[in-house]
Amino acid sequence: MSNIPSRGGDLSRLRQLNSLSAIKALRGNGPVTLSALAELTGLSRPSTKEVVDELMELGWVEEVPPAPGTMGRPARRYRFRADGGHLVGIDIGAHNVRAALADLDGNVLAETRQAARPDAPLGERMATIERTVSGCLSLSGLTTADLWTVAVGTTGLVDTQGHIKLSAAIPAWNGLDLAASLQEMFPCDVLVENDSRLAALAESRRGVARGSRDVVFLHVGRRMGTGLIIDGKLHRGFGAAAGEIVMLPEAGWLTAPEELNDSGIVPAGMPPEDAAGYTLAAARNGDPIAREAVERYAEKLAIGTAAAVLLLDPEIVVLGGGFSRSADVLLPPLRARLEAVCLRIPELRGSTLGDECVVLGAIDYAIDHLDRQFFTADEPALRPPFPQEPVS
Amino acid sequence: MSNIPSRGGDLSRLRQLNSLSAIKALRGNGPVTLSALAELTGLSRPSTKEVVDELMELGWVEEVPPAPGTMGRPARRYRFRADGGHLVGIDIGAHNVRAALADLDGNVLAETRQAARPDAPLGERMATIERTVSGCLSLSGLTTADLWTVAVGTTGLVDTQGHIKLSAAIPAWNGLDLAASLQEMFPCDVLVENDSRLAALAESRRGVARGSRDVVFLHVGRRMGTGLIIDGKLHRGFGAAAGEIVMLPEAGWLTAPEELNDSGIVPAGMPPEDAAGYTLAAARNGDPIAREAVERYAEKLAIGTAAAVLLLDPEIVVLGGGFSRSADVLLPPLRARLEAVCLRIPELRGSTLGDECVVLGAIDYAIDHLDRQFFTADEPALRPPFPQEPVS
DNA sequence: CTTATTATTAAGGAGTCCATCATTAGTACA
DNA sequence: TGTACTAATGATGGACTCCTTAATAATAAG
Repeated sequence: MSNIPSRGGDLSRLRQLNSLSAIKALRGNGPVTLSALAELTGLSRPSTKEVVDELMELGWVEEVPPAPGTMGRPARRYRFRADGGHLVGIDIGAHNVRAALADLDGNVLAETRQAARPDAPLGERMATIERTVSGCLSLSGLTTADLWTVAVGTTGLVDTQGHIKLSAAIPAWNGLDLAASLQEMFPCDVLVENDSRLAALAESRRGVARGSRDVVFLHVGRRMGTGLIIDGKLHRGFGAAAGEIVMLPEAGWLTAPEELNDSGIVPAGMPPEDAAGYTLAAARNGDPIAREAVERYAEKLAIGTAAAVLLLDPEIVVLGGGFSRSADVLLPPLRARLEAVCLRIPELRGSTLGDECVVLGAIDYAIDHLDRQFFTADEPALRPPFPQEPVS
Repeated sequence: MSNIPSRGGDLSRLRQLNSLSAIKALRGNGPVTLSALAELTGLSRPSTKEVVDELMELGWVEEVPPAPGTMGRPARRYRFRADGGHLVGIDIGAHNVRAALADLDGNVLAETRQAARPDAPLGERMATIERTVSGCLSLSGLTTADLWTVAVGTTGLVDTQGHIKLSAAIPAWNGLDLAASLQEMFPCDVLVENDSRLAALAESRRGVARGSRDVVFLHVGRRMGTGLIIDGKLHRGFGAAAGEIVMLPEAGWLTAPEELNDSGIVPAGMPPEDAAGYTLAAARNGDPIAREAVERYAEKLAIGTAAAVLLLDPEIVVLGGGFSRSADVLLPPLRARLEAVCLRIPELRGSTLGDECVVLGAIDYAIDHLDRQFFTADEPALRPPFPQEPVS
């Protein structure tokens, strides 16, 4: 019954529903003929026509030239106007700020990255963010006025309101109302989330976990975190603190990276951010000491992972973050330990999205937000479309 | 967008939606006047009337005498015919088999319980089940033909198909296709689930966790288990193995009850099933040795609980199962340990449903099943109502 | 140039919902 | 007892959305 709206519907409601399913079909399938759309939505051709006409008038849909070379009268083709609005995803890490500009279909149009000092004061960091985003926008000749939503992923504990309760990696973040600060910068919806959770979302939408409804994402790198996709949705928890298994003392995740950093074979003078990678590479090449270090690391990793797998029984576990490049080295020992404990072993895969994981997740998060707004059940039939470009 | 059906709708679809929201309102609010129903569903009076007439014709709804003593013309009142079908919930434990008969609103009409030997052979156990249920039915003068759904909760690992993969407590269960066996006994839908999960469902629907969307239920007693309610729904996991945190070696849940059973103060000769209760009672009365045993128990309990809380950030954690009668003794040490580890402490409460927890959860599970069937999106507009009693 | 194929357009019909108004059944009070 | 008041009921007409069917238009193939 939960799928049934508690309030009954009007005739116009029916049209809204049909318009939305048409939009959904158009977004998912590229340019589409009217007949195909009718097939997809289950409506009759005349009704489909009427719906599409309305959507075109609103600016949501546009016509594209018919595909030549077919038998019979060529069918008119329509497509969703993904370029009618824009979304920005931002990944604010301790050492880097990344931004990506996307259209309403989530296609990335431009990307920028800028280094940052972890201990930079707040003003400097905000300026870095602003530069990164505006660089991204200028690549496509846009301004912040063209943005519909900005979604941000950052390290630390972000509450439901976008306050940062705690951030070990970025001192200036502690206690900041990041959502409010960014709101001053961008005149559109601003969403703030934990970076691991957004990475999980990206993997479940366009990464190795695509199609899986229950996903556990392990963010392994210099910092550790997890993100959970449950029943196809990002799980935030009541206080937006879900996925913080890193705090479980018995798993030892807080100190786990040290096993790789201080494995004893890392050459002196190597920058600390490369140490773990060195150990992992050595393990791949068969160095016995490195292998032992990896084993110890995997053992700790396995405890928290086993807790997540036993509790949630996900379809797939995705290994992401900085160390995911070494998934070939990490996954076998991790799998071995899970097999000893878990009742059903989920699929174990390394991330394929790499460093862009969080930005992409932020974009997907913004798209989810957009989708929720498409039809908010109470007031606006269809969200006002393109205020900046009046239709004839 | 996930809330929007991908297939567009018909006029009849709109009527279906409205019928369903009417049923939903009628089920939730007891006898209701037409005006009130119109208010609840958001439909106009004439439309509401038409919907209700249709539902009455189908047999879903009936009229009740108007409430006297009001100003103006007395309004006709309608109510959902909860007695039009019946559900049975069964709790198959190692030592007991419980059954409860409920109407379509989940009101319990009759209840039975029968002792069982844990190591009884399969035939004997199935006979016990049959007797328990038929006793329950005869109390209300019904037969299995009146049943719409039978939902069963039992100890052990139940897969998505209703096979029992593993059951330590009931040897005869191992490898059994319980759903198929029960299907021979009952000519209706049969659902099989893990008992802890059903208990969790009951707590979230009619227990202390009512209204919470994210719940962690701890089944503590001679056996341990957990059930998760996530986003208001029972979380089963991809292979229906969710909630088995008991298998995590680091938490020591498998051996945790021994701390209470072998606390050193239990009088010799006391039956093993009363030992833990004795220790808990002694701790409540201040016995220092018992308190230490409870502390050790709580410490183990806290590890697995912390894992669940950190991962899921639930609104509330419910302590259920046999030891929940001693929640006053168990919760304080558990809370103390969670506070040391968790970022946000959820509400901690003891169960109030007691021994009936699993049966009630089974009934709620059957109701969920019914609700899913009310409108299955493809074929049947409204599920055929009361085949056994033809309407004029 | 004709035929086959496919898409488009238009007209008629059915179902659902809403707003409005006269009618009805009860209570309250003189 | 009889009248005024109150609130629900029932019926009518209009508006909207969708469907089916049939006629029309545009292109490729022969």
